[in-house]
Amino acid sequence: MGQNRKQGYAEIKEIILGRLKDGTWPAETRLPDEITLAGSFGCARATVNRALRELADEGFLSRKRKSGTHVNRIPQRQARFQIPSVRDEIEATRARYRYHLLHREPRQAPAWLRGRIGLADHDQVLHLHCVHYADNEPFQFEDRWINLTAVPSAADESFDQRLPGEWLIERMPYTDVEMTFSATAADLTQAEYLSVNRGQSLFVIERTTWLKDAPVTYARLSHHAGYKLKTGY
Amino acid sequence: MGQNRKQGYAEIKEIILGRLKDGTWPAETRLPDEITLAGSFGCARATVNRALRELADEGFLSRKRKSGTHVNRIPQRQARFQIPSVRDEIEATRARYRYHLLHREPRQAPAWLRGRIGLADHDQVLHLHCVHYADNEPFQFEDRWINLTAVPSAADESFDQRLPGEWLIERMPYTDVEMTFSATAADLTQAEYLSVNRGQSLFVIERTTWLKDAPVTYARLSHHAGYKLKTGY
DNA sequence: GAGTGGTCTAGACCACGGT
DNA sequence: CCGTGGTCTAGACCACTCC
Repeated sequence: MGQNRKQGYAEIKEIILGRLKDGTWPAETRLPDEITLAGSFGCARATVNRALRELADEGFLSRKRKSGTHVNRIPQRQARFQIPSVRDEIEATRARYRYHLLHREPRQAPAWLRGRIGLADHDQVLHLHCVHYADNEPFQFEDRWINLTAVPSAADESFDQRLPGEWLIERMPYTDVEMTFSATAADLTQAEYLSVNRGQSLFVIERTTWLKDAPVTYARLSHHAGYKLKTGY
Repeated sequence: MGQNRKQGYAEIKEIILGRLKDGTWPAETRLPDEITLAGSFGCARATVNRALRELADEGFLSRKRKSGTHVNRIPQRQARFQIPSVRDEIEATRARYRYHLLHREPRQAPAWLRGRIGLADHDQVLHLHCVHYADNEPFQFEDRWINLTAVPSAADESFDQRLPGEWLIERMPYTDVEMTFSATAADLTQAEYLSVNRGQSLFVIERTTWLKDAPVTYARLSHHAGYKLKTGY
């Protein structure tokens, strides 16, 4: 059974994936245990272990002690996206990046926001509107709310130069993030700042972060239709 | 420097993440090398290696031979989604699921599709339109193209009961997938089948799959605005 | 050339979970 | 109980890449 010597974990992953794709090991199959596989691949158990562990992380296999490694009926399809910062995203296209702060107002948190991210009634927030331009074309409209109870120093920052996203990430650790993607029809504010007509289709990313259950910030990032997010698998 | 004994890789990850978040190791910092860290954590180098490797995979660190391990300026933001089948997604809301096939036509692949997924000029494809309903409200409009060269048996399947997505995944489980998310204005077809007005905002998922570089299928899944894809971190 | 991460090994012990 | 994966170790060699 000994095959070619010197298989690395990456090659072993490829070999196993090949057997999944060509039907050698159809769904529900129980794979040989790690020691057996190590023998047939001519490598150490740890090497097989890493290959199988990564394939399981990627959703192709399920592993359980004692019952072994099984081929998933439907490979778990997890789409993985890299979300770059706007600035990087724009500069990556060789376009010139420009940022403009349009609105900055400390205020009581509105009820919808309190409910959405879990603020107390008395919490003060800082509300910002900004636009990110690529070659002077509006690229993203950012509607951001920062919880001043969690980040009091934001009250002293003008944000007329610093991007709120980058400023926050530099000083505020976070423990949890939630993002949602959706489509929406442009409201008056979005239409004005993105130079589109009201009602036009926009792509929206919403991002909320918390630090140990304390909400830090909620941002709503709107893009022209035509903006596409693509998986980086 | 020896700290508590018996640190596992998961604990080490937590400790290091803690130092990133509390500012002990700010952005751009070069971390001690693996051997030094192993000494201070009281564990083997392989254990530190795994912790650092995973933190780099998750976007917090960058590692390069010789130059060492550095703290990323902005942690790579990654969004991870599980993409459920429409049927599961609808049934999970306790709504009644219904499927309807509207159009089924074998034909030459149009040029835009050939270019998009890489088909030869002579390849035949099967073109399908279907709608997925939740409690009799149209939920998703599916515009799908199946490469009959890669999946000849699709020509013999009527798809009036079987969902194309599920049928395909049963037969061709381990494909490579690319997905994109975007917003669009409803065209006439989408508007009609989703019962919205032309021009209304829709959320679109495009999904292309290949099996060993051979294109298998391209699907364009449109949803009402209001549909949201949500992720954890 | 030399420092650093990338990987592999052979062996060990542990933890979970069927039987 | 006991088979299986989960993890750890100590050591080794290799492959980049900066100097």
